[in-house]
Amino acid sequence: MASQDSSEYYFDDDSQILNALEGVTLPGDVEPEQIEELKDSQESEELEPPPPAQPQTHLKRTFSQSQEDDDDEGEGRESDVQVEDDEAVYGASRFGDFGQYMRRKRAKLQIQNADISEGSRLFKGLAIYINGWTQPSVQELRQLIIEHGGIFQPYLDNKGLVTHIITCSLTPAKIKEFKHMKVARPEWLLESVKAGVLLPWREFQYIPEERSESSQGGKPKQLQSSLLVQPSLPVKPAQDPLYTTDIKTSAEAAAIPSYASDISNPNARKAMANPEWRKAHTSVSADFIEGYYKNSRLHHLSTWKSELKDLVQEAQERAEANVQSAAQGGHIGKVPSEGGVSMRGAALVPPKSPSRWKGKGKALDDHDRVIMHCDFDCFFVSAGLVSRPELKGKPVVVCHSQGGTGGASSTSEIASASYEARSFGIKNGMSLQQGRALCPDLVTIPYEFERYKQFSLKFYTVLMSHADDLQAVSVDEALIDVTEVVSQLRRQAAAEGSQYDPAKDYAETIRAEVRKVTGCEVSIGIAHNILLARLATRKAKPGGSYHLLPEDVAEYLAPLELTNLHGFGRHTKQKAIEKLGTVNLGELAKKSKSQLSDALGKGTGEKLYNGLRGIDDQQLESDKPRKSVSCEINYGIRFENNEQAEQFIYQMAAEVKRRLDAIDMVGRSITMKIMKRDPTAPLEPAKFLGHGPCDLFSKQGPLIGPGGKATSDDQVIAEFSWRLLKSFAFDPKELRGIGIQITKLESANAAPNIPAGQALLPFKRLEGISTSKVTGKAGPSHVPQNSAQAMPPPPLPEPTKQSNVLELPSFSQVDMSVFEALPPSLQQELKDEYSRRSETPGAGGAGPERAAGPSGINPPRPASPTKPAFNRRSATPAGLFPAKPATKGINVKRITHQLAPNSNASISPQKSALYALLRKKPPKLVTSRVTEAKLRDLGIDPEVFAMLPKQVQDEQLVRARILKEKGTLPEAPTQRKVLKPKKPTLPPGFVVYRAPPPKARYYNPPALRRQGKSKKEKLVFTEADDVQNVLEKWVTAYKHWAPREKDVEYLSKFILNSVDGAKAGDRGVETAVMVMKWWLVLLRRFWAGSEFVDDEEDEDIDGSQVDQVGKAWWGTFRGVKAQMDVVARKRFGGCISLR
DNA sequence: ATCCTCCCCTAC
DNA sequence: TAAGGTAGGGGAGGAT
Ligand SMILES: Nc1ccn([C@H]2C[C@H](O)[C@@H](COP(=O)(O)OP(=O)(O)OP(=O)(O)O)O2)c(=O)n1
Ligand SMILES: [Mg+2]
Repeated sequence: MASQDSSEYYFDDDSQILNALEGVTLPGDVEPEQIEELKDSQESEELEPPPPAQPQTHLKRTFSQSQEDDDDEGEGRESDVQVEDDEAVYGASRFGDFGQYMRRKRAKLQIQNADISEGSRLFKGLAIYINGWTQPSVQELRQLIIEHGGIFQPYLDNKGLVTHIITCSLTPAKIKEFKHMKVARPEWLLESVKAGVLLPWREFQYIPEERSESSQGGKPKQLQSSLLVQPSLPVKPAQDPLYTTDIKTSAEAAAIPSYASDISNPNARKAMANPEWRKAHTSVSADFIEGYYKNSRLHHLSTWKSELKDLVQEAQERAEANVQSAAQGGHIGKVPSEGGVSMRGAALVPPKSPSRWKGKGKALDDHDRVIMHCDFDCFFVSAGLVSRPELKGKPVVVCHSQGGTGGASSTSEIASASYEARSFGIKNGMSLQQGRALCPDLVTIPYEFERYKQFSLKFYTVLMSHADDLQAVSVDEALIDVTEVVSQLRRQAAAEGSQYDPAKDYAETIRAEVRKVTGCEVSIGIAHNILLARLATRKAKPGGSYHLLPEDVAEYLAPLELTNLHGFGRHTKQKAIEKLGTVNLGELAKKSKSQLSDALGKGTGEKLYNGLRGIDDQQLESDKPRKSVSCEINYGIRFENNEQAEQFIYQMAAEVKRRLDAIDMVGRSITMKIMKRDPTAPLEPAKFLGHGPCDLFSKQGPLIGPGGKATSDDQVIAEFSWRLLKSFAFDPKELRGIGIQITKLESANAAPNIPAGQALLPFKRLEGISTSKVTGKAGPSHVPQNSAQAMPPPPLPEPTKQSNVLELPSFSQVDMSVFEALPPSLQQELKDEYSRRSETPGAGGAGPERAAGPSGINPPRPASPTKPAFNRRSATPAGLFPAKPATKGINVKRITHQLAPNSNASISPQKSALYALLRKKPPKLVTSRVTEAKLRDLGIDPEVFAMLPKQVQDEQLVRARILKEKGTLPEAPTQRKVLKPKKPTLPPGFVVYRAPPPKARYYNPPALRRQGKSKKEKLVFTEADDVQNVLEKWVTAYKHWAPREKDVEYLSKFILNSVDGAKAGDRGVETAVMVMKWWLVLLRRFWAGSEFVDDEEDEDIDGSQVDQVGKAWWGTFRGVKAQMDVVARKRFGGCISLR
């Protein structure tokens, strides 16, 4: 877990690393020997309170603390807490005597803090970050700042929150990084205090002596505009926190002498000076993207996560479908034959019972849940050391730069650092040069992506064999629900009088298994909810397991800080410091829920409020539908002309297409993200071929494929992308990063589903779209029409009008900016269409400023804060083509997802694609392009199939295909019963798994009707009615099978959201009750006999399949009801009766 | 009062 | 040489 994001891109290590560096440098040399095993120290230390003096001699402690406290430390200013944190931080990087030094300092500070209380307001409004070693120490300066009403910023994570930086020296990288910030010497503060007034900081401005290199920081400001918006404005650097401390604009930054330019990387400059080199190593290279992605660790991490989620989902679906493909316990059914880093081709075989509740249905924050957070210790390093045992015990890091002791000035990033390396203060994400500075003897080993993939699959396979449910977190991390197994073990342990913790034993069993198959250590945190399990892992690492019990939560959490909670990073921490005065969890726990909400937002505030109390209702997720697909490269982007940029865009578009096709999706919205070099930044930033400080722009527009449909066509994507990029009119030489994101995704198969009533634009033909493109795919050799480098669009339509049959908006309502963003082919189609209808548009009318803008003349800034003239909405596809086929996102998979949007029960019109289908009794298009013949071939009755909800149809197809494919089609699908895993596949010595024991059975027998409130709004009722419709189809469709867990999960969420007062009103409750009643009725209709059957005793053999299925359904029902009651109890104080 | 869009933020 | 990718949660504020 660890991993903090190091800062946004190269800022993170700041305080920590710099401090560590300072410490090393000043105090003396590092003493590697002192690194011990860090393990033991962990437990007790973390919890140690603030008491000042703790001997910090042991590196271990240092280590663990550093790990935990990590970058943040000096949080709030609570004297005690703060001091302690600082110490911890410093101690982290410490070596020998330095620790002593810090210890003393800490004691001293504590005393000082004690009498600080309220000081002057001299520094009020200032948020100061102290960089590196300073003459008055950091602690002393911090003290001074706080005493005088200023805010001490321990980290530079959120530069937007820092007004000034104080330093005595800066590395080249820092100089560059801070170039836009106000950097002053400590004297500024000291003198101001002396003077009793805040003196002008510029008089104490820090002037760098020299420079060298190192990482840089840069980050862009986000400037964004939607297509609709007029581009005329300059980009105002919105607030890009990171880069500009308090400087909001480049201009402002430029005003500062020393910031006028950033630090540059001489090596990069030299390389870039060579045309041949450029051609071969930057974005202009034909195979740049391929080579880049092949070596990008972050790309691999993202890709693997996505693939793992798919594998897990697939495996679970298979389990649910009862198709136990020759699987014995969980294992990788297939491993990609050819090596490769992709997980594709592999398959995880779930061992558990298909009917398993997977724990998902457990009551919220139910203390009965047993969640384990499993995470490899320094994964990349551990994997690499398996074949390099001689390096174990040494400070090792994984990074691209491999030259023995070289890399003194390497900007290569350290992906993972061994625990020995961490004891030197080295962290994941740090540059090798920084690491080398901290530890000259650092050993570097190369990436071995394929090995990581293999280990990960083995790891997941082991987990799958033990988990009731599993959520893939990353290549080396996963969350598993082992509630059922552990419950069994507990019963067994209780019977045997064992005093061991079954959960921990089980975790150790899992650890041993992973160790056996990978040779690597996995640490496991155990708790009754996800939040706590993650926290427990901190203490479990390295190489251990830890069960955080409910009774120990308060004590465990109190000494930790905000960023230790998953989901709360540096920016949130900064807000906490400013608005709450502390980031210490113990202190934050004293704040009211409203205080937290006011400071961090309602949702975040409540999440924190509960989290501070160890409460977390988050359920494991393993089947969420994808919402976006993107491709972005912000490294090595160096163009010389528009042709190269366009060529690149086309290659990226092809990549996007591959990704969309891989998941069989198409989209109807596209967003371009552009990073443009900050005018004041050097051409070549500190980081080799990095993007350096940039201004960030984004522009979104509709993605319209042939026929006006959603698409994945690379030509179309490229055309829209290029158009979008051109609209910015940026000098191609200034581009440093490009991203293409596709949203409003739909299943490619479902695409054809066009609600009957909806009319499509009578585009003449689709191919028109790609027409302009000359080249096939790789490169657009040509620009469509206006190839003018600069920018924009071309023609304005001038139609004529006419009545329209379709739902085309009157031309005058067409947003010209949108129009211009369309590919020429589409523009023509539209024009023709309007022309056909002879509607005369209000010409320029609609777009006030629009008309002029286009010529692309003005390069400066197109994107800027929007323009009033056009509202974004109009820009959207909907605005332009209101009648667009409402192919709503029918993400085929989840029923409930559709039903349970964010908020309440009501379904918004836009999300009602599913409704549209359902309402129209007979769904127009039977599913995706599945022909009737195909259906029959799969043993499905087309007629019946057509009546099913889309999701159900898909499910049926999946099952049918699997059955057919596996041949395991014992009997007709209808005969499948809920299978139990062969026998429980528990580890030896463990008890077999049984069907999920029914939770309490609160409800009474039948008798529908009656309940709290009565429906109030007809509308709501109607909606609920639709939900009921779906429900009936669902139950009916699965009457021979146990319900799919995913569906259950969605339904469950729908119900819970409806009941949750925060999200839904009373009508939500009403809806929930109605749906549950209906479900009850349906279950009784099919399985009245098994409603009260107790599932306690295991039945290895399915006595009667029907019974098994019925039991599964009833168990599911009870599970959802239980969850519903938990929420209801919280909100109303009691359960909800369905009678 | 919602919903929806456009971001920021976080994580690995 | 180095390979700073990506997806989803949630908040602010406008549209409905
Ligand atoms: N900034 C980062 C963070 C992580 N990773 C990669 C390398 C890590 O090995 C892997 C897993 O990340 P973790 O956060 O789990 O870190 P480790 O596994 O290295 O260490 P640990 O989990 O023991 O803290 O992801 C990376 O490339 N860059
Ligand atoms: Mg790890």
